[in-house]
Amino acid sequence: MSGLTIGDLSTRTGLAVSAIRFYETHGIVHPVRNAGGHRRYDKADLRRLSFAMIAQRLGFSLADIAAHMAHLPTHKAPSKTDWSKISKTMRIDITERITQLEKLRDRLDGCIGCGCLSLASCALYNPSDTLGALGAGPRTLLTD
Amino acid sequence: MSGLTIGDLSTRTGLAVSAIRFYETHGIVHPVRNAGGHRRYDKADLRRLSFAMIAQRLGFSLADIAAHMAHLPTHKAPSKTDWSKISKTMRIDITERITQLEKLRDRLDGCIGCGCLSLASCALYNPSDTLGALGAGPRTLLTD
DNA sequence: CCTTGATCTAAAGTGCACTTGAGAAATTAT
DNA sequence: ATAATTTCTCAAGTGCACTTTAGATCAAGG
Repeated sequence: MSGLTIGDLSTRTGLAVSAIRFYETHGIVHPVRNAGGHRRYDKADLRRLSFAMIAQRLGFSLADIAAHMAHLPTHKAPSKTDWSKISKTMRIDITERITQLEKLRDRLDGCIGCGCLSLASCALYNPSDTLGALGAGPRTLLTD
Repeated sequence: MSGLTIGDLSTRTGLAVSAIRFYETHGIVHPVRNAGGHRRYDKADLRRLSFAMIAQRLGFSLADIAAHMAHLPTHKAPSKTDWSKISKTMRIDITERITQLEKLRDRLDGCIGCGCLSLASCALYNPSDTLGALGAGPRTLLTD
């Protein structure tokens, strides 16, 4: 009657019980304890976990997600406004990721596809535009 | 005179020496040994490593990459045709990834953005279209 | 020739995101 | 009341992609 069990969350989110406990250590959920020391969750925690799962699929690390969710109230249900604030800031990151992926794909077509991969003039090695968000990448590749 | 050293590859690709050795254990490069037991690389290995780095940025695991590169000749420089065959098959995967990301982003807008995140009717929990490629995801999220 | 720097191997360590295992206590079902 | 199930904690293990460490050997410049 007073809150959901970790098993309830598990069946309703599809997450393993161990994963939910793990997420707690990262500040994604903040259950309270009942008399026997068992975790009791709020319905809002279903949203928190679902949001975390989706954000992970979008390529965010748990640390990223926890940082974003730190802006939500800890022990009361976040409002629609709370959620939409977060999703708006994340949307920017997502769009950036998509853009980078598209750029890399197009370059793969034009550059690897044609076999020029190692030429200094190759767009893939042009250091002028930062691909830093997706990794370090080749810095200098002299003539082959 | 007979081939590039691992240090040469490191400075020209930006990869750590240890990473290049690690990639060798995964079949990305196949250096030969000189009289003293040191690795000697071919120019074509620059392309192999560069390709691997780019593919990683595109979200491929080393195992994926090694599998794709298994179709290249091991001890002679791959032809343009060899490379373009690989990039064509990878392009399909990349486009799929981008499509999934876009779908998720759009749903984030329409679904998390509006706060409905936990409704059974939410498009994010619609199991009809497989998001399996990007992870397991929530299976059932009953009414909240 | 000799020193300095690069490379060698093998094993252990790192960070992320979890899972597994063990033994005990709480909860639920019969 | 008893059995079955769930949950608890804490430590250790897993897989990926590497890095670090240690001690030894190789190669190159003065």
